[in-house]
Amino acid sequence: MSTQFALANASVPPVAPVMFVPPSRLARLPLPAAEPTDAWDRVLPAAGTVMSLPPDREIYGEGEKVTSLFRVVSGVVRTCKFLSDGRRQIDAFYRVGDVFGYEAGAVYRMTAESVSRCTLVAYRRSHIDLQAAGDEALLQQILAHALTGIQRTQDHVVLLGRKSALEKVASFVLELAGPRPGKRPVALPMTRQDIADYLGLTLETVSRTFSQLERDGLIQLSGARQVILKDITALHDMQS
Amino acid sequence: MSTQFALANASVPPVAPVMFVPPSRLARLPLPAAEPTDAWDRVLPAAGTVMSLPPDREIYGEGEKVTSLFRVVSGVVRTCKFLSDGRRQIDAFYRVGDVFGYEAGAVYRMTAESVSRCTLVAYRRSHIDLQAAGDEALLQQILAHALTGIQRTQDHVVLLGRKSALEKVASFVLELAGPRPGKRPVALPMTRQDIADYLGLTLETVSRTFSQLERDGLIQLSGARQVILKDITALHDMQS
DNA sequence: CGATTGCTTGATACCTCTCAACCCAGGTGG
DNA sequence: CCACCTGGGTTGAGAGGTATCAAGCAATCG
Repeated sequence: MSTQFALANASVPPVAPVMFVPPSRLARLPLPAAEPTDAWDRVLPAAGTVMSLPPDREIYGEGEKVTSLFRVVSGVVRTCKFLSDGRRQIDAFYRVGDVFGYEAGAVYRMTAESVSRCTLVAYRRSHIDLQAAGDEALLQQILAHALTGIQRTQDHVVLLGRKSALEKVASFVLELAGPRPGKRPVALPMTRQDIADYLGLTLETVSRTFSQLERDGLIQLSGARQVILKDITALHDMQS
Repeated sequence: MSTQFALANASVPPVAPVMFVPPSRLARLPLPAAEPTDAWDRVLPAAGTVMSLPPDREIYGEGEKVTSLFRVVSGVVRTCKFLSDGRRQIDAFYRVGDVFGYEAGAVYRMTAESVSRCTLVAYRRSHIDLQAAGDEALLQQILAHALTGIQRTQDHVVLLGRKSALEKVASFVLELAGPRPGKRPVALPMTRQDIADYLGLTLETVSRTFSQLERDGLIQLSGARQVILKDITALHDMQS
């Protein structure tokens, strides 16, 4: 299972907005998965529809009929929900190798949108279900994926319900940095507003909190879209 | 799939704290499931270990090795996580018929505790896995259960991240009341502190918010542990 | 360049938390 | 039977953290 969080790949091969790729061609597509192989490699069919999207484009909307599930080839995707007055809560960011759009029912329960420019492969849901119907190991892998998603969302619940702004932002940069953060700069592919809507804050509070963490020497911002973790231990402690 | 939320059964049959019940005996146990049959009826073995617990007793702790999953026969259970300084976030309440404790990995990711006095049946995880290994339909039902749990948690994320105290409490009483709320009083089996830790608030704010909803005529409190929904439409609108 | 978008920072408002007092119901024991 | 104690709940006053409103800055893009 990949880590669900990543830097966006800066450049994307010039692919037409939506095109079908036969298996032979797809096999040659570079697939820089976060981990060499994951469960989905055996789950997904060899062929899918490749899509290239500009930033902030809707991939599917909450309430729409489920047609496909998607794998991120490059870039970053967000899934979110909206309240009637427009308030937005981002549930997750998906990065290279991550799969999203697998739903319990017949309709999507989230809206999915591109954060950066990105490339996706879409797999028809009916194909998956058909294949899963005959393959028990495959079913177990999908189940494992679902259960892992629950764990991630449950950590998110604790963050939203019980952490301060400082703790939220510290948790966020550590999540972005991955399991073994180092001195390497960490890219922030999303806007302050995206971060705010993920952490249950306003964009101003996110900005102020980044500034405070920098003043306190825990991080260093190189531009708005890159962070260097200066004191990982302190960040860990701050996370609570 | 049952609704995950319920009143606690007030009275509990006098069962010994922990006892084993052979299949023949269990078959005669009253199992007032929220719905006549659900997916788990076919998943769970006929026999399990019946446990009767006083309020506020730990069922399992975060980080412990997974041994069993549990079905609520009577009473209410909460699952929660703690930050290092003791702050608590309740993830879910489980009521009659609900199943909890099915985990992705080998350790529990939550602490489970009894809210009220309650009766549970424990099923050894190894039995389930063994049975699932041969039964594909069963696997699909567990998967469906997991995916439904995700949806519930995702709604919780929106509540925690983007709703005000009034909206949170309104959502909470509607969730408690179930899909078709009526004039019937709704029991609150948990304390104000439990509600607060579920909604990401303090107990004082929960109390004040109940009072305000009562002043505004949306609800009526009959004692601290019972609510009558006076204006369901207004509550729905308030939910946002 | 001028316009736009994203980001930062400041001043102030407001919602929720904190600390505290008080109330009430239930249980216990004299 | 009543005094007392305890746990849960309510309410008030004040503090504090985050939101809101607003201005200004920097980078990007026609």
